Amino acid sequence: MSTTTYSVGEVSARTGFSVDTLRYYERLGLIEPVERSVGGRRMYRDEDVGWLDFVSCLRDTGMPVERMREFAELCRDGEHTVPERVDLLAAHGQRVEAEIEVLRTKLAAIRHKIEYYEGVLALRDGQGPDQGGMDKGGPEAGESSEEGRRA
Amino acid sequence: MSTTTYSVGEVSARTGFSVDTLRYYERLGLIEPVERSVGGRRMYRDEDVGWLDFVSCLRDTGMPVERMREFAELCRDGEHTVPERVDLLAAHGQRVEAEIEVLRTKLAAIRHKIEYYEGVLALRDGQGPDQGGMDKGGPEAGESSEEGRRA
DNA sequence: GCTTGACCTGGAGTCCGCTCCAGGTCGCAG
DNA sequence: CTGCGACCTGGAGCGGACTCCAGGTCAAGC
Repeated sequence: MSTTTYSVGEVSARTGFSVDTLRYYERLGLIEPVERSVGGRRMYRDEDVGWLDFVSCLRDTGMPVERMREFAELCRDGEHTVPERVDLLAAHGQRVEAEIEVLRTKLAAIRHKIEYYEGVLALRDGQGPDQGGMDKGGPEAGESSEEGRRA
Repeated sequence: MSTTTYSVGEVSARTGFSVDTLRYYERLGLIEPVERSVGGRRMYRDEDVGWLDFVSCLRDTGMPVERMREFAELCRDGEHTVPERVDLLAAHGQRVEAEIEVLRTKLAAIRHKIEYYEGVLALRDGQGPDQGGMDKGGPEAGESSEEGRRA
């Protein structure tokens, strides 16, 4: 059995976490204390890297570090915490879904605005507007009044 | 013509921005200076509220305030900035799309983990696992080794 | 054996986006 | 005319998530 290990720099490169962040997470208890070499240097194992990959899922979906720490603690506390882990992850999943929905909705509004602007440009540049009245297409109030409304 | 106006408190209730945030945004130049009553109180108009609604689209999709300020400035600078506004919004839109993709992908990984845990529970509680081998379903390395691996 | 770059620690600093505060005004109800 | 709550200002403070720093250690190459 080889049990290769990785330095903090290598793990940083693999996971995308900065070296400082890796040490910071370890301090917080978000990662179990990593094994050390004789000289005191961190030696990450494949499981550590796997765990970090999952941590990146949590972080990148906006879980606060404190909750990540709680989750890590549950994992450390043994298999009897599995139901709590599921609850925690499921609750987080719901928040992420909600967040995605917000992004989709708001992104649609932004695209709507872009289209409005493109309509403005089309009218201005050539006199050939392919689309009629795209500036009145909904609750787009105060579109043209947003600039220079104060004389 | 009615031209109703709203106090900062009303606008806060309508837009979801806190009163402090509304004033903060105005200081930053993210909102054009709002008209004032004789006594110096802010009187928001419908256009202001409409603008704030759009600002909330930008904020809620993660645009930094500095970029929102830039956008506000472009809007103030007149119609000739429309192409730049489109660029700014389109670039932002792409980032948001990318963000949504990240969320979807990472959320899938989280769900995968939940399913793995549910498999663990099913095996433990009853002896009737409906699904076979869900703990080896992919690059899910170090699943069972993440806890108590250090004797 | 010496240099050099990656690593170590604890703690301070930074950045962002608000949020709160003190001390003062406004304006409507009673 | 007196409360009282909502409003005003400039500036300080806060919470989160890192990020940087000083001062020291380690190990591989020459």
